[in-house]
Amino acid sequence: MIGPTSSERVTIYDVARIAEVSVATASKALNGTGRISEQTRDRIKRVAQQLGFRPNALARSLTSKRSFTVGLLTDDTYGRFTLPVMAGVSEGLIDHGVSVFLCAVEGNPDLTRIHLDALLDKQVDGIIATGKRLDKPLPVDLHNLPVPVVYALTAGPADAVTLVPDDRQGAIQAVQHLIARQRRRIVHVTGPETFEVARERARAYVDALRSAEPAPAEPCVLYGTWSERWGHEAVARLWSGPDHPDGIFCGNDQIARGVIDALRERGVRVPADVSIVGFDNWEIVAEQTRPPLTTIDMNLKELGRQAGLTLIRSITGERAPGGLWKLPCSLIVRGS
Amino acid sequence: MIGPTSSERVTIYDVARIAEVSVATASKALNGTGRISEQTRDRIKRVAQQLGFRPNALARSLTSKRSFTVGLLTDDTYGRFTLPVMAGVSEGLIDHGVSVFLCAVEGNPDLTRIHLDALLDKQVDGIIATGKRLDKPLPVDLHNLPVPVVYALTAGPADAVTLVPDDRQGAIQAVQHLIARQRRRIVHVTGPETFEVARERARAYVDALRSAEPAPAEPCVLYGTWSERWGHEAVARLWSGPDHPDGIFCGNDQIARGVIDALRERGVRVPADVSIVGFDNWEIVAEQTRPPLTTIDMNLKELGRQAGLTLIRSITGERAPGGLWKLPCSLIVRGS
DNA sequence: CTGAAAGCGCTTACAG
DNA sequence: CTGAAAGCGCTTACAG
Repeated sequence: MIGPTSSERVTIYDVARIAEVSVATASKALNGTGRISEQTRDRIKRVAQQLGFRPNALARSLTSKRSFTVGLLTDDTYGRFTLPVMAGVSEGLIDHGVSVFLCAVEGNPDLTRIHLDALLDKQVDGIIATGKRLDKPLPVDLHNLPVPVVYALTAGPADAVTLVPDDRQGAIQAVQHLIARQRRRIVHVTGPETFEVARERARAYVDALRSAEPAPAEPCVLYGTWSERWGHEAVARLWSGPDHPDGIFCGNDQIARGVIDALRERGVRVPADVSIVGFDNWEIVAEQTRPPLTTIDMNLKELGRQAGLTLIRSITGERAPGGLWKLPCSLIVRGS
Repeated sequence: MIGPTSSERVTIYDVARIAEVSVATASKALNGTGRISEQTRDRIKRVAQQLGFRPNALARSLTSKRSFTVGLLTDDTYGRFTLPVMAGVSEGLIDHGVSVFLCAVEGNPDLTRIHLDALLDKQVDGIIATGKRLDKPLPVDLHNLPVPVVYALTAGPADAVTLVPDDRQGAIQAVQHLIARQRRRIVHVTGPETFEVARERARAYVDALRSAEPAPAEPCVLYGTWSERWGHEAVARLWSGPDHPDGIFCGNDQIARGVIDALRERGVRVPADVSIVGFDNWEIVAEQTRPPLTTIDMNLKELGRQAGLTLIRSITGERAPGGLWKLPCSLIVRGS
């Protein structure tokens, strides 16, 4: 048996020649299309196998009009939220043979434009736009692109699919957990009121308290920053008066971390005197607090996977309904 | 003036037809190759511009044998180290028109194989392998690939280029900073001895102390885990005896965080009584300690950028010397 | 300076 | 069941 003509990559011509068929037949056999006798099909497959033939995806894309690549545009250079999303996207897509181009655009419009053009030139089948804030869109217009776009954790137009964690459901779970632990004076310490997620979680917190029985103490929301420092400060403020809370729902894990540390410094016991629930399940923080932090997980990896699969569906022509899809959060019970 | 034939993407045929030249001429004009009269060149460019012509990168790649894509294989699913590297790679490469495929392989050999095959099928021009540990290679053999490979933060073969932070230089800088602050009893609290970086930084610490004048107290290295908890524990151990250190160089920022917290709980003042230097400049940790942490930055983004540029050079045929390239770390002085 | 033709590696009607 | 031919969108010798 003779080998391929050159020492270069083996092409379908090599396979066809050695299997003594035409390239058309080889192509069909390898792709399982057309009617081919089982015998020739097997022979062709065997030859391909032996030669280590791997089809050139570029050539294939040129005719098939599908590149099996998608672009992932992200805002979040720090990556705390984006990375799990990316991992999920990649994981969900690789099974379908699609690879993802990563574009970190850092909120720079020119850079975003450059990346977007590069993606389009490379004929991506679709684009996933993701960011760290739902209320801040990416600095580029993704409307009227020749390919479908799915949004995750960032603002998209009304007619597109936008995947976000269900902040409301997550917050309600957190509050209900505190109530189930017999907490009656539950306050909410969170980030800046300018963040839509902060307001959304706060609203859910208020509603959850209002609908609880027997009625707990009046809701109390403290807006601040997403930092440990603010957690400390909030505790100082809350403990300056006579009435202390017995449950604190924090807007993120860093705030919760600050709250827990400040409480310990005051000799307040967690969870004996005060129960704490965070938000994010950022393991590096949540597992290191003393006690470890009970918190809400946004299931971002799953969100990424769903974003990928949704995009695939759009690409293959299924018209998705569009709109905001809220994916459930989970309560992770630890020691606080 | 007539528009393109169909409503589909405009091709070079549309440009040629409307500019009334052949596609060969159009191609040359647009790419600045061959001899073309300035006049026709301008006309062609104008037409291309007007039609919004963007060359199909796939078709171009098919002839040019360069896809202007590279693959980034990473081990580090958590992304604390990988993300800055990725951002750097992407940033350094987009200027050269190359896009990067992200493959999160999570130490799974089968998954890695699948990703690698997908990359090769898509004709990537090169591959960057990156991970979280220099002493743990990726679970796949990247030898004898048809494309060049550059390693960053992960173990590569001797003849390949491997980019790593200069741990030794970073550690020495940390120790010298403590010495310059008049610290004489400097200990090193770090991660597991099984980590090569832990041993490397420890060796550098010892050497830096030994070569200092006047001679400081004997070196003392405490191996443990990369956690806050261990920082606490180490302080408990160090303060159980009579002789307390006045400087602590920590193997990472989390340990430093634990050390600082434990010190505060004991009423030991930082930096008045003890100076602390961390390692990583993980801002989310380093900026939240009280006082903010002085630490070593590994310049991972720059490392990523260099990895990208090095790969480009290999792709374009420059034979790089190969071996371990150590990129300098920087001391970030904050309040500790 | 410009263009006709072949080719990159594959797929897909269309014949036979 | 199998193959010759055209085509995907571009580039590149080679003629003229």
